[in-house]
Amino acid sequence: MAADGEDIFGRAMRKLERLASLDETDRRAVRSLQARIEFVPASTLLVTEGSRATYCTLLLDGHACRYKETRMGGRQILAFCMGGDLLDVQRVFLARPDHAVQTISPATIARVPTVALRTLMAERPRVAEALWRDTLIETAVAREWVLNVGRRTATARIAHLLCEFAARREAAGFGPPERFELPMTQEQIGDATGLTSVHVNRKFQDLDSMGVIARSRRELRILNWPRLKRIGDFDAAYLDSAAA
Amino acid sequence: MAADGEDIFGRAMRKLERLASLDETDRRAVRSLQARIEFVPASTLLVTEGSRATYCTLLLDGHACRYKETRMGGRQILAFCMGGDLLDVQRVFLARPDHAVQTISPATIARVPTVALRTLMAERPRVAEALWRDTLIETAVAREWVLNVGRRTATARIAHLLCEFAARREAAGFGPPERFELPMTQEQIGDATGLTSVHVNRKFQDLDSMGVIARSRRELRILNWPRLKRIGDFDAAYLDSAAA
DNA sequence: CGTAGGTTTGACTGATCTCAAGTTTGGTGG
DNA sequence: CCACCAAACTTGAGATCAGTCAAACCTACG
Repeated sequence: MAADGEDIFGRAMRKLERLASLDETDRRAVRSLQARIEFVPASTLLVTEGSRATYCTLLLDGHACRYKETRMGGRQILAFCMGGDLLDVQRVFLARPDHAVQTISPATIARVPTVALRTLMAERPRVAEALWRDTLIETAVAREWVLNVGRRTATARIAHLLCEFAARREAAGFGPPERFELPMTQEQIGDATGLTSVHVNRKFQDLDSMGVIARSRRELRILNWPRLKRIGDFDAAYLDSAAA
Repeated sequence: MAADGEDIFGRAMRKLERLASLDETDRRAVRSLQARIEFVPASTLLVTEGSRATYCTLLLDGHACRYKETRMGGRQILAFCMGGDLLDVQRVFLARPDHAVQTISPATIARVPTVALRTLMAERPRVAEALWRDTLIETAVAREWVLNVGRRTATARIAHLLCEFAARREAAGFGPPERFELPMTQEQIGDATGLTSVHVNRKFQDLDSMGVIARSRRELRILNWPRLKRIGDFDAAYLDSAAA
C-alpha cells in the first residue's frame, strides 16, 4: 500500500511545492505516506457531513464539489475541487467535517490515515506551512463566494465562477485558461451561484451573444478574457499564495 | 510594551484554552507576546485588503466585521468579530489579506508583531493547534454563510444570523443567548445577508409579530429559541470545536 | 434643541424563480 | 450502426420575492 518511489502523489506534491519550498526530506516524508488508492465513478460521496473517519481523502484526478444542504432541500455548492486537492484537512484537527464532498466526474482518490498527516505536519514544518497556506486560501475563496452570491447579479456570478475556475486550473498546471472543458453541469453552476439552472442557462446565452464566451458541449472558450473579468468583477488577488 | 503578568490577553487566552489544552509554558509564551494596545472608535479600519503589515491585530474588546466590496459599490460583510478574535492570521503565512476588517463599535485592540506569532506557533504546538482549529472553524462559518446567502429566504437568513451570533456569543463566554445587545445596525445585517436594510427591517417586523423575537433599541430578546432555529435552519454543528 | 445616524413606511419596479414543455446530447444494448 | 433512454440543456409564460426611491420618524448625543 505504501507508495514510496512512485509518483502517485504527483499533483498533490506539485501543489505543496507551489505553496512552500520543500526540501528532499519533506518530499520523501510525503511520498512515504501510507495511502489506499481508489477509482470512483461520478456522483460518489467522498466526505459526509458530520461523519467520523480515520483517514483523509486526497483527490488525485478528476473533479469534485464541496456542498451543504438546507433543511428545505436547497443545495449549495461551496467549492469545486480538482486533482491535488486535499478534501478534508479539517479531520486532522476537528472531529467532524461541516460539509460534504462529492465527485462530479469519475475520479482517482487516495485515502490517507489522519494520524499520518498529523505526524507529517508535526515533523515537517514546511509541509505544515504549505497546508496552512492552502487552508487560508480556501478560506479566502469561501469569502469571495459569499460576496459573489450575496452581492453580484446573476451574470456577474456566473462570469466570476468561470474566471475563478479558469485561473485555478491554470495555477494548478492544467492547461491554458482560454479554452478548457467544464466538468460541471449548468445545474451545478446554479447550485454554486445560488441560481436556478434555468436562469444560469439564460445568462450563459447572454454571455454567448455578447461574444465573451463560446460553448460547444462542455467545452468553454473564453473569447474576451478582460471583458469576462470585468463582467464577473474578478480580481485574482484572493487566490495569491505569495508568502508573508 | 510587553504585557507579562497582566491579563491583557484575557479573552484571547480563554479562547485558545477552549480550542486546545495549553500548559503553563504555553500560557506564559502567549502572555509574553509583545503587544501595543490601542483604543479606537467605531468605523475604524483595522485591516485593509491587500495591505502589507508587520503586525497582526487582535480584537480585545468591542465588535468588528470582515467585509469585501464589489467594484459596483456593493458591500458584503463576511463575518462579525468579537473580543478574543484574531483578525488577520493570514498575515502569518500570506503576504496580503484578501479582505478588510472594520470596527462596528468602539474597541480595544492589540497589535502583535507577525514574526512573534510565527515563532510562537513554531515553538508551541498546542498554540498552533488552537489557531488551526480557530481557522478551520472560521472557514466552516464562511461556508455556512455561502449557504445562508445563496439558498435561504430573507427571513431565514436573518434568523440564521441571529442564531449564529447568539451561539457564538455564548460559546465565547459573553452572557446568555436569549437576551443581548446587537452591536450591528440593520444596514449591516443587510450587508451580511445580501439584503437591503429596508427588507431587513420588514422581515425583522415579521419575526416580531410572529412572537419569535422582541426588540427595543438594539436589545434583542429571543422569545422562542427553538422556533427561531427552525426558521433560520440553524444547526450549531459547524461551530463545534471538538478535537479529532 | 439641533443634528446625524438609524429605523420605519409606502408605492412601484424588476430580477429571478416556478412550472411545464420541448430539444439536444451521450451512452448503451440490440 | 442504429434505436433508445436518461440526463442535460432550452424555451416560454406567469408569479413573486426582494430592490429602489423617497419621505418621515425616532433617538442618542453633543
